[in-house]
Amino acid sequence: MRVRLEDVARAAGVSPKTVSRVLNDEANVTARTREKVRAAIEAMGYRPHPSARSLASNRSFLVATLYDNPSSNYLTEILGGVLEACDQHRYSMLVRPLDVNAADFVARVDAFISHHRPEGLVLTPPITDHAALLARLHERGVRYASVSPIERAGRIGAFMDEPLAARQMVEHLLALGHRRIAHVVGHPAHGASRWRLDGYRAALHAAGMSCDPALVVQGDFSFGSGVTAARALFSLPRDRGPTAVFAANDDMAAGVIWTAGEHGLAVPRDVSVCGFDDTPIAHQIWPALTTVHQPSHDMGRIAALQLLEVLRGRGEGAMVQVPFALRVRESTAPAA
Amino acid sequence: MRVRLEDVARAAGVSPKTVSRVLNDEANVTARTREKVRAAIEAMGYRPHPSARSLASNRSFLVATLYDNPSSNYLTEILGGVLEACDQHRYSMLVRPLDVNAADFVARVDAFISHHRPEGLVLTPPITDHAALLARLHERGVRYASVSPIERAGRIGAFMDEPLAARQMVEHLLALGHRRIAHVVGHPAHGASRWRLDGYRAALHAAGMSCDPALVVQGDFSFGSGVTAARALFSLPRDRGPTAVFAANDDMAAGVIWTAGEHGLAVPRDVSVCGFDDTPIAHQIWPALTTVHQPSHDMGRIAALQLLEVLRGRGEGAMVQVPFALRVRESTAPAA
DNA sequence: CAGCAAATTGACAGCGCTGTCATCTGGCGC
DNA sequence: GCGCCAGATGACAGCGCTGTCAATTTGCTG
Repeated sequence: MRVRLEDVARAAGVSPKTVSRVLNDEANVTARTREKVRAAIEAMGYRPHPSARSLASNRSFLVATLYDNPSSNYLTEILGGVLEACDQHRYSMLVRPLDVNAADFVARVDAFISHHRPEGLVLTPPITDHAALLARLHERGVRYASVSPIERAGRIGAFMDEPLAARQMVEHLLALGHRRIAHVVGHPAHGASRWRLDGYRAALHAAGMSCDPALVVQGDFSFGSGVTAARALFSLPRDRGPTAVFAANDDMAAGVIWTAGEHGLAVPRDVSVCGFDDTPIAHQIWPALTTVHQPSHDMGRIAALQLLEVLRGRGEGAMVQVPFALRVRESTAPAA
Repeated sequence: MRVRLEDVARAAGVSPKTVSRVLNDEANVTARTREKVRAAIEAMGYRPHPSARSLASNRSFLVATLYDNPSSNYLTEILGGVLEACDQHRYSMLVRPLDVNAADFVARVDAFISHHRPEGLVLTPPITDHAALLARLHERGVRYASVSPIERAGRIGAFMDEPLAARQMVEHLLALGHRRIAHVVGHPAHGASRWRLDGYRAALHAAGMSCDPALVVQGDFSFGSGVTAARALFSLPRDRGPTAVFAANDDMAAGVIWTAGEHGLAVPRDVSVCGFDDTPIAHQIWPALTTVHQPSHDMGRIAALQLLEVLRGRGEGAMVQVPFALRVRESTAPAA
């Protein structure tokens, strides 16, 4: 049988409850006692039993990350960040893929929570803005943090100034002399789509330019939608078509580059293309993609830390802004 | 307070222990009693408390998936499969990213196990073949299943006939009339690298051809290593260089295609390129990549099911072979 | 140095379930 | 019709920890 808290207590010459206090960083333990207990724990290689802790304290020490996101790179980054935060506070992390469009979406999350009883959730787009789910979570009193939610008021988590990033991306194209700049919009359900479109418009507007509706094409963040959008753009009459395309994410940008080849256009000589997110595909295509680097790992980590702050009763949590960075690579060049 | 087992027992007019038996599918309960209890559970929406179960039965109902794999697509697929299997048997899944090259690799896994106490592990390449870790797991009596391990003897999990898949891929190139076929080898630590090289050699050998050492270049599964390898290949004298390149995975194949552009070679007109794995990048590049589809989700699921069979005392588990499929797309064409 | 409040420590019960073992029940042979 | 056995059910303790509250010690103040 492995070493229990009681064994440590005996070895340290204190009561089990005192060992428990040391373990949980509770107040009202003298430094001397604390040290004595720490030494005993160390010497005996003691590890608290998570289930016993959980049962006695009525806490699960579990955080669950909910997602319905086709981008596994983004996801892996976020999960890694959340995991890092959980490890730091000795919480475990559960993951839960979901179909946000399923009729029983809320019921499924409900069942998941009832079964696993996580203390809190980390929500990722587009789950961050599912009104019915949020209502249900409030109803059940389940705490959560959000990564890049559309509505930030009264929420905790992490976000980036996406409109500004998109605007700077477009300003980069403007500085290269491009005047007919197209935008491939992302999936309507994601707040990011709106922000990036707003940033695109803001940049054009600030440059005193109007926004040609023919150059704004709807996509859905997938490679295929980038292809479809680009086919429409590259079929425009030469003098009305784009000299640069700003796609709302890297996958669509890759689709645009793919389609440029299909239409005999060289990137960046004939057309500049840029994306958003800096996923691995950005430097796995040719030419390497100019894009916006989004610190996904950090966003996951920071969102989880806000949640943990609340769960551990250490504070209120906050909606933390994280910095972005433009990554200028080979897919953008001066306008011909 | 939520409904407990005791409440269900009272409602069903049986003892708590009997409800427990029904819950755990134990023998020696009459069909009538079982039904009565099931009805009560259903009516009251009862959910067993995982921690209490775990504490009393000295089982954690936890499976952990260990990985150190740069490919997030592969990983996401595997994790999804393992999760599906765990859900099916009401187990929870933990994930653990690791650095297999870290000096304290085994110690870290050790600590992880001590802390979380999973009942079993699902190992993914290259962790599947870390001798020191496997030794430690046997020593501690920790059960595990493996996805695509190098050494299959006495192991449980899932695998694919990789040499055969690689061979068929090369036979596809031979059928297109290619004679100077290069191979970019994968990371030396992964068994897949060896199998794919073996399949490559077997195909050439079966066609009565010798294997030109200058056409076999070492890579490490990364996009960049594909670029480096391709630069070496495309710098060979025209009559000794390859007309087709078989890269051991899709990322390297993408790197090869990237480099072809750099060298003014059109794919597939001047050179055919194919990969392995059928990751999303395969149809996110231009031209779309001919590759081998690997059912990663199923492999994760099946490996986990073998493990669960053992953990639940329902059997011995097995090393299950899963089928592959050639996906012929646009990156391969008849030799000029 | 007595007297008191605050800080520290400990005793004890119980979290919700399952393992063990005792008890009960029904069906069968003679 | 009785005894017996296997199968079905239940009583009870306890898994390893923490919450509550009581007991004890410490540190001050006048």
